[in-house]
Amino acid sequence: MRKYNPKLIEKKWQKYWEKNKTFEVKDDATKEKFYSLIEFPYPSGEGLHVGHPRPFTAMDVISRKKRMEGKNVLFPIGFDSFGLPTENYAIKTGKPPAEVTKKNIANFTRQLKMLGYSFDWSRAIDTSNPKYYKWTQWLFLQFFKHGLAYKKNQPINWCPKDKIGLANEEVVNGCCERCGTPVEKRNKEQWMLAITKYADKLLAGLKNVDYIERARVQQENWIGKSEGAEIVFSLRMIPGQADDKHSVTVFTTRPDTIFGATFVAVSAELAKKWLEVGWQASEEVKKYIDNILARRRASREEDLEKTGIAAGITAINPANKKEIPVWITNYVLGDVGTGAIMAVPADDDRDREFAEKYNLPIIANYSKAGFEDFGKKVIRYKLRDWVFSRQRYWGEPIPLVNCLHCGGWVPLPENELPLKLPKVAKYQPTDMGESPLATMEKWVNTKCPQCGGPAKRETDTMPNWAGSSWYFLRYADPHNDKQFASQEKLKYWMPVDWYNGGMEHVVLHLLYSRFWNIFLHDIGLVPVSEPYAKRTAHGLILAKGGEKMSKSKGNVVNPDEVVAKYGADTLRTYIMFMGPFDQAVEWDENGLVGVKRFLDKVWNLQEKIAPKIEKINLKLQTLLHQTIQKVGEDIEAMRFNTAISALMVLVNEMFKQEILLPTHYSPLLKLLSPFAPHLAEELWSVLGYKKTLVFESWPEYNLELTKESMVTLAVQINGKVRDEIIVAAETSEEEIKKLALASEKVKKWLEGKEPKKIIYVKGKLVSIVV
RNA sequence: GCCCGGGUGGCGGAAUUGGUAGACGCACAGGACUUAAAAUCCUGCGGCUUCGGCCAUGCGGGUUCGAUUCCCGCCCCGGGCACCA
Repeated sequence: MRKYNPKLIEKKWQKYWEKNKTFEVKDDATKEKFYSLIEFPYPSGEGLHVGHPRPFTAMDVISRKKRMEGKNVLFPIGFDSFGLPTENYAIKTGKPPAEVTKKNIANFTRQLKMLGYSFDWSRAIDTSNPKYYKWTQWLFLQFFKHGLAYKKNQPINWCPKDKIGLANEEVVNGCCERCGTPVEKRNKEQWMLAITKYADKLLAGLKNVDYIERARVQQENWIGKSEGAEIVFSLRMIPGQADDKHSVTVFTTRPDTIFGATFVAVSAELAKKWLEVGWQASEEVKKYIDNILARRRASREEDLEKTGIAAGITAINPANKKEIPVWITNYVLGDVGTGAIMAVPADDDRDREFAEKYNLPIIANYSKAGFEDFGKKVIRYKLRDWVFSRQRYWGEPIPLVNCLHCGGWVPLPENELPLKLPKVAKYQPTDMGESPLATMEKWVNTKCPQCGGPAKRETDTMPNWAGSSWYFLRYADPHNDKQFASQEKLKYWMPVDWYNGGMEHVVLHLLYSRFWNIFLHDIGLVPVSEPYAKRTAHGLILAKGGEKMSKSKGNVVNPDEVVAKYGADTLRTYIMFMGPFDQAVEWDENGLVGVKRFLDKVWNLQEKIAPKIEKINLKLQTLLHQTIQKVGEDIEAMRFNTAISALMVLVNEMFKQEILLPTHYSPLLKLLSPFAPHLAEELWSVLGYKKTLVFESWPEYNLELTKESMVTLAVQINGKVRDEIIVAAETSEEEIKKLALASEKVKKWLEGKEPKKIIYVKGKLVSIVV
């Protein structure tokens, strides 16, 4: 027997799979499909680190099991290759992003193949490839044609370091999510996608899918639906004098507190609008308003100290007709609700804090008022429309031209797609904050596809979210150059049956891609409304010490080194064994040793195989059936760590045997194959099989055979374990109670006292109460 | 502040319709094999103990024959949201 040599056998089986196209999947309508999906990686220059294989291996394990269960499994891979790091690298070095990306993808591909994943490489996609982004552009035009893409001049978050407009989602605590620089506000014409029109569908759709609880809750919070009433308060510009001309609308979720409203609080933004339409406020008030607005423009971090100023006007509470003051405050925000509230200090902590500071009355007075009694019922969402343009080079060009003659934006016809990214000399955005495309006059100045007259191209590009918003559709039909994907193929493959990814993507990527899919479903281009039937999420792999792995901290572990030292199967199995899949774990190289020893044992077991044996080992048979049951159930529940520990228990038991039946060894290899596929294939061939193990049937267990013939029962007295008895499984309750009472230890503890009660829990214990 | 997770040996972690706490693995200790070492194999491994037991799953109570598990009140760690009216 040779020694277990991962280097040799892993290369061998990877070649075999590639040559035999083992994992290339056909659209076979006679077979039940299973679509398992990972979040496709961004091909960074650093290559894979050991965090990547966690979700990949998990879904590979599931995909391999499904194949053995006879499913037609689509397990695709691709690269989300538009993105800032490559562009920043281009700015620094002048190297074209397309070239750098090509190199990085080659490196990622090598590493992923080295790990033995059962991806269908024939379907690999790359979002920055014009053949792919042709359809990203085409899909964007569908939004445009349906009025869901529009341009809007609005203050945007601006990162002065990256020189890029950021979506609200990319701003963390007032700073750029990528580089940490404090974000400024700037006015820019931006392409927007009207995701708010889909707020209700995005919310309702969550009821029909099986998402990990945390993901569902985070999506719901982000959409942020709240039911409330809009109530009109008429204003008196001169207190005490009714004029019936002016009013303010407030939003409240608690109209029943209206009798306790003692002032109206207005945001600086709304007050500014009043000034613009002729409100004559005092200089002091104007100064206050400008001051608040300036602070908000500078930073998203708001003052936590509440301030305000009496506006010098009053409002009439429609419930009790009382005249109450209007205050302009910093704690009411212009972009929330109507930008004005009725303040009820008796009920609301913030209103109370403000009222106490400025000595405003606090009145507790609740009514049975409903939403419609003093106003009209409205439903509000926190969700905002999606800023869909970036003033950058490395993204999909937006396929629109501006034509004065035609009166605005004209989409490119399909035969002019893809609109390719032109080569530019410099990748740096202009000082005006425009994409470098804006400097390409020849490219910018074009003909209007509608009227043939002179027109200018849009120079913004799409955000990095664009390509990943529909990639799961492309996998169904990746080489189609007539459509983004054919209806027939989408019908067969969609929805994704199981999508696993990081918690960091459960809000934005998931929401955006669901939005695209629901929209495409609405216009008849996609057969299902919800793209993902099931969504799970993995925990991060942290560096030793609990920190995130990052290049700057120099604590990144490269899988190349681990594979060179231990082999891919050990790395895969160890990553699955480390800890609970949905929790963060620290990388610890020591743990690899134990898994390598385990795989060595499996390898060495082949020495014990004896085809002819007289007596069946019943104990081992029972353990085998228990293991088959546990491993199967654990994989389905992503409890990979306990699945592997069950396999270790089985292998340890087999190791104690003098001889081993092939009928026991081969199911072990099948159970192990999703985790350590190369080793399993090799040993499978040692057993004399000529074909791959990949499509062999997943072992089944017999429930009767999982039951042990003898069981050990604990005997408790007043809840404390005092003895154990071993009985045949079929022993009657009465007999067991007798046996328990007959125990010497029990007699000693009873000291002659009569038991009050005897509780028997089948297969577990006997509890005697005295 | 609100919403999710989580807290168990030296370490990673098992155990859930309440039923023998510490599976499996690492590290460590002793032994076998070896001239020796590595590798491998065997044994031990929560703490205390007068060797009868006692104490232990973040802390304090409660329910129960029995609580890591359920209830009440707290503390700490991780993540998300946040003057959202």
